[in-house]
Amino acid sequence: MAKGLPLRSENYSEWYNELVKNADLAENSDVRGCMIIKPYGYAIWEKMQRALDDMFKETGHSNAYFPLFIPKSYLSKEASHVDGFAKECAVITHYRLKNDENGNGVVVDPEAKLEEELIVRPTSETAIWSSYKKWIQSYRDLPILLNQWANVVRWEMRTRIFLRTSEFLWQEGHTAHATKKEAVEETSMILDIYGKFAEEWMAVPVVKGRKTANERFAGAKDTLCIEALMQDGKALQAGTSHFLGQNFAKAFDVKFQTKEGKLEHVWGTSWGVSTRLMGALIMAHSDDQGLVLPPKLAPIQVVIIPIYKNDEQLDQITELIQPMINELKANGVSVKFDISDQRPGWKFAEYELKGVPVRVAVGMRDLEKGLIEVARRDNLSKEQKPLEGASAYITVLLDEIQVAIYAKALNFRTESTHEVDTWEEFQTKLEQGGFLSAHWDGTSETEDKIKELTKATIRCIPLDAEKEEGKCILTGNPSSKRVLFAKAY
RNA sequence: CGGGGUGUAGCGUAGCCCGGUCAUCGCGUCUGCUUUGGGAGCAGAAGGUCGCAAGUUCGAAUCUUGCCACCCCGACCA
Repeated sequence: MAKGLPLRSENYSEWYNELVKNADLAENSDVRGCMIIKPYGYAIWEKMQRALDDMFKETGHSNAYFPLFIPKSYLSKEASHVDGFAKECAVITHYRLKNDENGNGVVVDPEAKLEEELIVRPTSETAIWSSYKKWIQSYRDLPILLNQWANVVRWEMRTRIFLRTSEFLWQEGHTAHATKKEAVEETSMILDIYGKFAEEWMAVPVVKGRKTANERFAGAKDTLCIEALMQDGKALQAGTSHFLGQNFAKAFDVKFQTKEGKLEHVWGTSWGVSTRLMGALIMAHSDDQGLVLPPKLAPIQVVIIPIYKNDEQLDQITELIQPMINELKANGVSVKFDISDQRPGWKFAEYELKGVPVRVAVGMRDLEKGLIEVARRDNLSKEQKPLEGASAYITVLLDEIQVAIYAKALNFRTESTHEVDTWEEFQTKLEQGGFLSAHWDGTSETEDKIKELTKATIRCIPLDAEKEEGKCILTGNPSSKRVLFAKAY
């Protein structure tokens, strides 16, 4: 039993917070709503970054970097964009401090007031489109396929580590195209990348869908998303890909000359995933013993714990086990041989808490018989295996675990997704958590009303939703396909 | 910004109503010995502006006032 970890079933929130802290992933900082990502947590994020970055590069994107500060005037150019973000922007008004004359430490120098305030970026559309205006004149300048790894600040009223913090890390892609078709295709290709990443790397099954007008990105014509289901039955938006139409091109006056010599506005997209994915990863798989990491994202994939009574025995064990370690490393597996001064039991619990997929325990008792103990984190099973050939066995086992974790999460989601056809059933099932697949009359009013009555929102209209005649769950008005409702983070 | 609550060692806490050997206990840390196949045992040690400031009092962690910070609920949240 993990020390100090509350039970997942009793208090999911508290379990999550304690898990994040005890597994050494991150902690709250002294600055309100901000988090400190600790080395172990950051190592996971780096693995995510690398995998995503590779996929972006493979599809022709390049990384670039734009300023943290955005002049206030930029933000006001796109009306709905301002509406969406104005309420949560950090604003810089001064550029200098001075010593207080009354000895009260350091104060803001009123002389150093900025002529135009700067906004700490909540997202970079405005900064990037003002550059696009300078960069784009001809169809030859298109497309521009950029991605930026950065931090952004959104001054949220209420924060939660990894899921909603005042400052967070993310990647934001911003592309510009000559045609609508190309931009639409980009939006959907990126969604596919996100879906693939979530499922193949994070082992988190996601529903690909389209946001309703209510939930659409401020300034977008269309917002596609991936939605994941957490173990407490709440949904989490894990990534979004926006088709911006010509909105930003018009707001920032970005035009190009076509082959035919005509002047047209550029078509745009933007897309992003953030450190919120860390929250999704944690909440999707972990259990009462701690974190469960899919092998592909685990900073340590295999931990080897020697059990010994004295230095002599440790030397003996090290010698016997070293070939296996070398072979694992040669197979590209990250291995930690933990000879730190702790008792074996302590180490077992510690690495379970940290979600290391495979643990190998090696002591003289087994080694004399040529055996080691191999334990898997995902189902907590353990078995004796011959040391001979162990590296090959473990390498394959890691792949099996990756698959098993995904299967488990998918199974949970399948069991937690219900088709409902009456308002009564909707309310009852909602209490149990999970996705509700139901008919909706397509109006914002109905969506608002349902949210007001139940706190459930339309997570998305699934891209693969089949045509089906039905009646809206609330109003009874006709509907042609089901949408996914859930309570969300 | 409304409603409620809390600030005591690195972390978690007792004490506060009823002012006076009350600064308590647990975890963690350090040292030593014994241990080491599921979060070790014993012995010892270090560690505190009791959120800040003013007031009442012979005397304040405790009472009063002001301030600050944080947490929860709501509002807010692409």
